[in-house]
Amino acid sequence: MLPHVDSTPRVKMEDVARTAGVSVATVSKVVNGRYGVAQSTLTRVREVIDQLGYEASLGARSLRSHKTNVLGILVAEFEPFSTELLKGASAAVGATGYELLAYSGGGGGSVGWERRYLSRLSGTLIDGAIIVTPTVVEANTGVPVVAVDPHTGPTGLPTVDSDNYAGAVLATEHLIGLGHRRIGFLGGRLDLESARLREAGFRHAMEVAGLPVDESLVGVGGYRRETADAPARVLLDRDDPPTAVFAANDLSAIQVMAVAVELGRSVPADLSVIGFDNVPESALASPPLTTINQPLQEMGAEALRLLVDLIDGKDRSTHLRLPTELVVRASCAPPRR
Amino acid sequence: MLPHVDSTPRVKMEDVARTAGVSVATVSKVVNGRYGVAQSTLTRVREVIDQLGYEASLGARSLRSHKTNVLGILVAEFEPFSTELLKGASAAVGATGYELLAYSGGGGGSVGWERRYLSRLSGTLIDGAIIVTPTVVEANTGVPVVAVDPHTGPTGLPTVDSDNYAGAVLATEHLIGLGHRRIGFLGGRLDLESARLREAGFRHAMEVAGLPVDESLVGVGGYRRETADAPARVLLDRDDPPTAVFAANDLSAIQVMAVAVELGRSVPADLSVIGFDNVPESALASPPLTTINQPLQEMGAEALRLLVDLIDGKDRSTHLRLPTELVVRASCAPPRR
DNA sequence: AACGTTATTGATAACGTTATCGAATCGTGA
DNA sequence: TCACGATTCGATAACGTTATCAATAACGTT
Repeated sequence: MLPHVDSTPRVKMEDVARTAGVSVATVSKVVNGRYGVAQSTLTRVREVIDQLGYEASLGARSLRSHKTNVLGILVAEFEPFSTELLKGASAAVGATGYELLAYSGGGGGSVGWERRYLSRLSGTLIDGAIIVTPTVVEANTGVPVVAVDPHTGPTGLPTVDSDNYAGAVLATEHLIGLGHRRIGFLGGRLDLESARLREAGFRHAMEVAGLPVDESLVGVGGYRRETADAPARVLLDRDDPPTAVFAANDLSAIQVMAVAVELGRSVPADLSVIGFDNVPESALASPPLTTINQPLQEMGAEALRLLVDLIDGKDRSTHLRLPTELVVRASCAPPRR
Repeated sequence: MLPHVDSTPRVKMEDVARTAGVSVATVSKVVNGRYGVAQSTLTRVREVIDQLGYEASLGARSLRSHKTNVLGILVAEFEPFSTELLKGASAAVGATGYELLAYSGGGGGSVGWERRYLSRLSGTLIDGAIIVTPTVVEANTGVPVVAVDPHTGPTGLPTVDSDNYAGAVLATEHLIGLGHRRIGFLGGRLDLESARLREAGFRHAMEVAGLPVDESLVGVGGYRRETADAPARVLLDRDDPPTAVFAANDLSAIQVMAVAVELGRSVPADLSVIGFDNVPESALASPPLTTINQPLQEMGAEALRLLVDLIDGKDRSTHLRLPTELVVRASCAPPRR
């Protein structure tokens, strides 16, 4: 296997030891800064390490020591949502002395991926993990774990999320305030708590405004463009389409706009669309998407800080809920009279 | 260490073996689908694996087998540029059967990080790597490596980049076309090839237009907001400021706009600003930033495909250069008369 | 000079997995 | 009944590192 690679076969601790004329045990002590090495050998070994460019194998090290100084952030897939969290976590990790490893399986995304990934990496490789939008939250893993935007809400694992309910109310009120009365809703992934809360917020705001919810205008978008396409068509391609659609996340909102254009409708003149998340892509859409901001980078940073505190054994609040807010761009307007 | 965690201590292969009444060797065979295990034991072991939720430790496995089915993407830091590449690589990895691991050190970002990270992960843990904006490109690593936007251009390692020179010409011509004659340039990181090319493109376009380059209007922004702040002030806080600034990447362009506003100047009325990269953040800036698009996600996807082909020993073109294009938003206007 | 202390060092056994290879079992044909 | 190949299985040795602990050297004390 790999027959062609130019093989300088990795300099290992043994090489350093031989060159410096000491044992591997001593090299290990130098590398880990442990007590009990003479000043002279210390500098000599250090020189050899620099010269040979030695770096300890993460795999081997962690297999033995079970302390790696590496934190994992586990995602089903690197889409906009999780990469925003990743940026936030990355910014926060700098101060901590840990390193950050982001892991994603081959996009399979089947239920239970988080337990598989966790099992695969914990115990070896990572000292703790952040899991993003997990569907199964189990407590008994070998290492501390923080969940972001999980399935089951604040039970079980320490959790960071945002106020999905209030945000959904905000979005719906914005549409109602513009004069819309016939409003469609394109929901998220059924198994996620956030999707449930956003729908609940939508229904609550409608009820408060005295508007009936037409159940034929409620679809399931699944948070992804591919999965949102069909239900978006169902919603729009009918005799009495809604004048506005609240999509449960930005990606499906963007897809709703694409479908609308394809059906000859113009946004926002013929149809208002509002999203949720405020991922950077939402500003790139045309027209730029009005949406609800979740402070994703902040959430990532907070999750990382929480994780580090847990590892250090610090006692602290184990559930964080960050506020959402309305971001007005150009995809919503009053309905045609 | 980690005294408080609820320890269900990781189910290992030995546990599966004991429960199923076989040896660890047999379990290993089942896990890896190797020939030589009876149908009955096969199903029995599989059941136990499911039941116990066993997943092989990545660290241990790769230590021994040197084939992990995991690809690494190594970045100094998860900032917008590298996360866009990450999205592209992630989208492309789905089809390949590999998994993707993104790794970043603690933001230290010193020169030579790429060799350190690579040494740490290769040989164990990953079968190949994409390194993003490396400063040192060395060929002799244990595993195939693809560089994206590297220091030294197309020498040494297989490389994916975009046409930085042509893009810079485009940007400069856009400003000139609007009527600007006094144009400032805020360069990138001196050690990166892309920065050199962008400056060269700028100078070329100026020369073609017959415009002299005022060297006091050329600064070094370093590609980051923090490092761009001071030189941006030098550029703008003077008696004869430029009417337009071409910043060598979006982040420093955004910082230029921030500084301008702080100095009481309005963009684009008093100052036009153009960036480079078209990271999603550029559309979120106010005003939305006119910039040069690099197809970052495509570049990530291409880099990943190239890497996989290299691992599989396929012969193919080892250098890819993708086109850049102008994206007009709202940060540029004709100069005040 | 004999001793105890303290500083250095290196063998050696793990860690959880896979690769190799010999042993045990089972059929089958002569 | 015996021999022999095919099938199935499990001991055992790696992989590169760290933790433990015994061995040695160096030194000061009485």
